[in-house]
This record gives sequence, structure tokens and C-alpha cells, in this order.
Amino acid sequence: MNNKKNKDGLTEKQFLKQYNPGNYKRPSVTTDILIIGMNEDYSGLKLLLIKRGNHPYIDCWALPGGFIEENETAYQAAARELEEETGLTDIYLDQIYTFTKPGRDPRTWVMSIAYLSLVPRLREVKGFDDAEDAAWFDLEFNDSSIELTNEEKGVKIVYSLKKESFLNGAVRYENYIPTLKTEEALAFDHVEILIEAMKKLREQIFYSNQAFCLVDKTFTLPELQAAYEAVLNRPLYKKSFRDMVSEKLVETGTERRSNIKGGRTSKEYTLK
Amino acid sequence: MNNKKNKDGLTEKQFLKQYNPGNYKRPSVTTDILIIGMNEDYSGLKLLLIKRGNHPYIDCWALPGGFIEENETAYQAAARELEEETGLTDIYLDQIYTFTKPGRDPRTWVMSIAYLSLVPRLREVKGFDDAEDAAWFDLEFNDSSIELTNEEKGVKIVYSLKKESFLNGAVRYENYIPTLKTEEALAFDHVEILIEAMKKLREQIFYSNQAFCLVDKTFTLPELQAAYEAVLNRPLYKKSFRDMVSEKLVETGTERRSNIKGGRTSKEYTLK
DNA sequence: ATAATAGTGTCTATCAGACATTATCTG
DNA sequence: CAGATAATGTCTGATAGACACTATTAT
Repeated sequence: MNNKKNKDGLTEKQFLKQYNPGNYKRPSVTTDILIIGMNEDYSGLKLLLIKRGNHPYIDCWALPGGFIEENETAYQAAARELEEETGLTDIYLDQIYTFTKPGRDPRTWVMSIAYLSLVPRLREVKGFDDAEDAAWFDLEFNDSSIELTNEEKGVKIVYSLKKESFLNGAVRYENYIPTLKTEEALAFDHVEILIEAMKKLREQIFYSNQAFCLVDKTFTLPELQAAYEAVLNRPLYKKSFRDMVSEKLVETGTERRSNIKGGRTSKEYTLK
Repeated sequence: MNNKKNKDGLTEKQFLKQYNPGNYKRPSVTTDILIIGMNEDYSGLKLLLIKRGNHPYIDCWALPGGFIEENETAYQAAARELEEETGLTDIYLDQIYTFTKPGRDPRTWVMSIAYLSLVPRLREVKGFDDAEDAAWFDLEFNDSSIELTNEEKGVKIVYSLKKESFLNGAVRYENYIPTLKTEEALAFDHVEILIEAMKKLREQIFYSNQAFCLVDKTFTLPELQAAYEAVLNRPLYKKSFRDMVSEKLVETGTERRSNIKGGRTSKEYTLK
């Protein structure tokens, strides 16, 4: 606190007392959270979606999320949401991007701060207040399409993608433009959030330890490699991969199977 | 639009008509923008700051910024701000991070979406509504301190930095904790925004063309290398640097001096 | 034994780091 | 010419890509 006076002759204390915050129109701000994990046999990624129980986008599948409260950070709101959905705490959770396009929510002016969470293994999803349902969807993301599938519920959501590049100053961006191909769709602009998160994840995976968040605390190298490959959606050479991660690993001493079928057992590791 | 009815028997149209958005408390949302450019002799970076003319943080230097309006995106708000300050349009402008800590603004609940802009060369800064003053500051950012200096105005703002690492799931982050060392300080949490932006810029500079935003449309290789070195705050080997950028360049055919002092003239290039 | 998977060896091309040398300009 | 800067040459060590080979397990 200082005692300088402003043009109206008010100190900071006086100014704050008379300050009227009600002059500007304010947006609602929510967090939307992408909860991503490996599927049962480590052959691909899964995304947690909830089914909306009310307008707008009633009966559509959507990213879990909720309003940020006045006494919490966006991170805390996202962590709360994550725990409500999965029961998990102490999990990788990172801010991706903030979406602000006017009209993205037909109800009112709503901005959304998107978070990405990478969870180790699948868990049962809990019930949820506003949601009719919650379920893991198989996530296939490649250069030409996004496919979200839940066979149990008979739901398939497909967007075709078109790459488009545009300039930001001297920097050229590659962007994916989605076009809906199925009856079912994701609510709001949640496809765009998904695209942005997957782009960022792919850029960072080699320079971070994000892939380690997708496997258990102790893991085998075939499992870890599967996590990298699922994120990148392309195969990696075994030897190069192992050379790359080798200095991040510590052997646990035990061995176990990575695979249900035949073959040798794998050494177990933990992250150094 | 679909005609499904919700639990209360309302269609989407009816629901939206009766929807009352006023139940939640809403934050104000602003954009704060880091405008960064090279200094006169390409020996370092400069940051554009404005001097606050009112409480809170009266007479403190701060990042330019302003409230987002209902009919615009955060990007548009930042671009508007950038043009008001510098007169520049069609400039590199990218969302960095959204700051939401409760209490970061003593007036009321305010979130800030931070943007980074990289501008080619220094320009005169224009006047500004709420600001008493606006000026370019020399920016020195290294592992142990941040220094912002404007010799003309006799202003020096210094923070010492302490590296701290913390875990986010399996991912370890390196964070800088700032401690103020001078009378003068940056307003609000603007040091933290600056730190976040510089961290991101340094991570991305090698995998993007951001450095090209800091030089003119036609540039020499000594100038471009100086831009990389100013961002990274360390020297690069000339040959390796030139090999790295060579495939991004086109010669213009002309030559000119890069330096005020003696020495050979440099070839001019543009970005491919 | 055979199929399947885990793990290692080795060659190559690329590239950043490091340093040396040549080229061109000013005074 | 000397001093300064621009541009290029070359060696080295690290590493990703590519492929081949050995090791271990289930049936």
C-alpha cells in the first residue's frame, strides 16, 4: 500500500473503498478439461466425455467442466472437476488455451479455459451432477479425421479434418478445420479444444515427460513406447526410442508381462 | 437447433428464452500484452511498458492491456491494444497463458489472458488513455534476475530469480520465483506474466519462426542471429546457426551493413 | 519347434558445438 | 596496411532412423 493520491485526490485505500466494479459487462468463465488415458491393451488413447442432460446441446457428448468460483484459481477448478469425474488427485493437469469466441455458448457470454489431464490407466468414471452419463471414448486423431467411439453405447462421432495454414506475423501455423460427418457431435466448440490440446501434446511429448503420465508408476518399455506411439499416432523404432528414454529410467528389478499373448517378459522401470 | 425437450419440458428455443445468466458471480477479463522488440543496435530486447495513472499501483509501470468486450475475441482485444500502443497491425501475436489467481487485482475479481507480441524494430510509442506515460525498457532476463531499465527516465526495476522445480504428475517444471530488489516494481502480477512469456518464447524459438518477427522483412544474418541470441541470452556459433536457418532463407540480391563500425557488408535475406 | 514378443548391436545421415580460415570492408 | 566484421570449411560427438540379430516365453 502506498499513500500517493490520484487525480481525484484519493489514496489507494480510499480509491478501493469507492471503486465500483459494476460498470463493465462481464463474461462467465468455465474450465473444460480433456481427460486422456490409454485404452485397455495400450493400443490407443481414450477420452472421457459426459453426456449433457440439458440445453443447449442436450444429449450431446461434451468435455467435463464447470464454472470457476471467485475464491479459486482456474487450475483448482479443473482439479476439482477432475476429481469429481475420476476420483484422481495429484495428476498431470496443464492449461492449454483459453477460448473466447463470442457466441461459442448460445446461453450467454462464456469463456473457457481448457485444461489437459493425462491419467495413468482407465478407471471407472463416477456419476456427475448435470450429466446424464459419462464414458470413455476411443480417440483416433490423424491428419484427416478425428473419431470418437464408444461401442458399448453405440456412439460414434466423426469429424473430417482439413489442414490449413495461416500467417501470424512471420510465423506460419498449421491448423485443422473440422467438418462433422456423423449424426452425433461434440457440444459447443469442444472439437476445437480437442484439436488444440492434441496439437500441443504432440509438440511437447518429446521435450517433456508427459508420456510417463499415461502409464502406471512402474511400467515396462513396451508400455511406455505404446504411450508415445498413441499420442503421436505413428510407430517409433524400438532401439532409438529406448536410447532416447534410457537416461530417464530406473529399473525396479522385477519383470512382468507387457502383453496378454505369448512372448518374453519385460523389465519394469520407474521414472528417475 | 433441435426440438428435444429437457426435464422441464422445454425445447432449446424455449430454454434459451427463459435462461437467466445472472446466478453466478462473474469475473472481469482483461488482456495484458507483452510487446517485445530488439533494441537500436541489436544487442538486446526491449519491452513496452505504460505508467499507471490511477490506483491500484499508481505510478507503477505495467503491461498495456484492457478489458475484453462482449462482441470480440481476446485476440481482437489484444490486437486493438497493440495497435493503440504502437500503430502496428498484422504483427505476431500469440496467447501465452491465462492468469486467474484470486486477489491478483485488489479492485475486484479479474482474470487476465496474456498475449505475446514480437515487433520488428522500435517505433515511437503513442500516448494512451489511462496511462500517464509509455516507454520502451531494456529487458535483461537471465537465470538469476530480471532487469528492466529506462535510462532516459531514470527507472530501473530489478527482480532476483530463484529457480524452483515442482512436479505436475510425472512432469517436472522449472519455475522462477521473483523477489523485488528495487524501489520501483511492476504492477499486479506482471512479473509472473513476463517470466511465463519469456520461458515459452525460449522453448519455442528453435521450433518456430518467432525470431523472424523481431527483424525487418529484409534482414542480414548477423541481425537474425542477434535476435536469436537476445531471446536466448547466450551466444550461438555462427556456422551452426547459419546451417540451421539456411533452408528458411531467400537472398534478396542486395547487400548492406549490419554494423555501424567497420567490417564487411552483409547479404540481405527474406523469410522463404 | 514355432510364433510372438523383449531386448541389443551396428551402420548411416544429420546436425549442433567448436574452432580455424578466408573474404571484404573502413580508415 | 591493420582492425573489424562477414562468410565458409572442417572436425567431432551425439543422436534419430533403419535394419538385423539374439533372448525369452507360451503353446
